[in-house]
Amino acid sequence: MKQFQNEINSLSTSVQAEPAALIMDVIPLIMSYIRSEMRSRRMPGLSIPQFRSLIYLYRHEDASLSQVSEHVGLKLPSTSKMIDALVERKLVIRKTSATDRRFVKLKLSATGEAELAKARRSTETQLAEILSALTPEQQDNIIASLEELRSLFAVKSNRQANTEI
Amino acid sequence: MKQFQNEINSLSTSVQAEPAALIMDVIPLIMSYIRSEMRSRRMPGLSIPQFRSLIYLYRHEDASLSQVSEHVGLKLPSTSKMIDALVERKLVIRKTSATDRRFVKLKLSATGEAELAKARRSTETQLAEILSALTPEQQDNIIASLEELRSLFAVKSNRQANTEI
DNA sequence: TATTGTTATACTCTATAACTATA
DNA sequence: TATAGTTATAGAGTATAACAATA
Repeated sequence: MKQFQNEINSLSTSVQAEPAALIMDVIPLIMSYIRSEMRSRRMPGLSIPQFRSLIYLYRHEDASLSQVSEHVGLKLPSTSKMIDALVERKLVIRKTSATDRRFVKLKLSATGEAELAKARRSTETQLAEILSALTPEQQDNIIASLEELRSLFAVKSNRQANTEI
Repeated sequence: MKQFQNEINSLSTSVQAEPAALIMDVIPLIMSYIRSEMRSRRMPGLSIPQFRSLIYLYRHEDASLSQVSEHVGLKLPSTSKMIDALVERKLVIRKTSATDRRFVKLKLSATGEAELAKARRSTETQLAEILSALTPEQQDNIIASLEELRSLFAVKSNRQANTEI
């Protein structure tokens, strides 16, 4: 029983040396912040997959629905409905491909680009304000760490369909 | 228009120097991994708030429903239903407080503790395997970064109700 | 009256299955 | 036949409002 106790002792949510437990603890916390920011100040009524779709379409004009689906990690029907909402909201333009009429071509509307830019400014301002409590060295550390984590988990998440956010 | 372009140029999801944009990019990615791991190998049918509740109850025996609600960031009715499921699943024991019968006293069952320990081993194994691609220095960097981020966002998320994961 | 928690109800997001249109 | 996408339907998870029980 003593052994068992030791085994689960590092479940502590306040003092952790294990990167794994730390990740399980901190990532949800930050995710929580991102989501609530998104929902309130930023782009009310926009889900995180929708926000990520906009960003993706900013970088990939005329992407297909399947490409967006792949990127945000939703199944095709869910992606279709999600994009529906963006089209209705005039943030995204959906056309049928001329060369292969089975494909959909998606791109940001002018409004979509503007909203996205606004959202980005707002996001960055909020997050930057929070991060300003750190020294430049700490911030550089965080940037390096996140870059490393991204390279690791980008690979992982390609292996299976993911709900992303 | 050139100015506008510059303004949103750092939306790039592949090369970012801004911590804020990086956070928006990487945290959802890792979150995606955590969630899909949770859903598949680990504790099938257990939501992340449920998992976090178990961890919280491991550290805070006889916590009230409100305390759990506060910790996981769900509203009280949602928390009530979520705990319902854990009680039905025999992972959590729910009693009425003897001293103030309005309060609920929640704690892990023996099964709950065992499942949690198992889940933790599984989680740590998977994450540790991923992180093993990094040098010890990089890992230390990540630990330090996450600790810093936690202290920042722990404060933030106390200011408002959060959905956490 | 104030506080703790539950019940009733509705909404959002997601998935699977079945379908349509196009190649 | 195979592929891209949509529609139909259902389930999970959450919120708000109204309520019950206790202090």
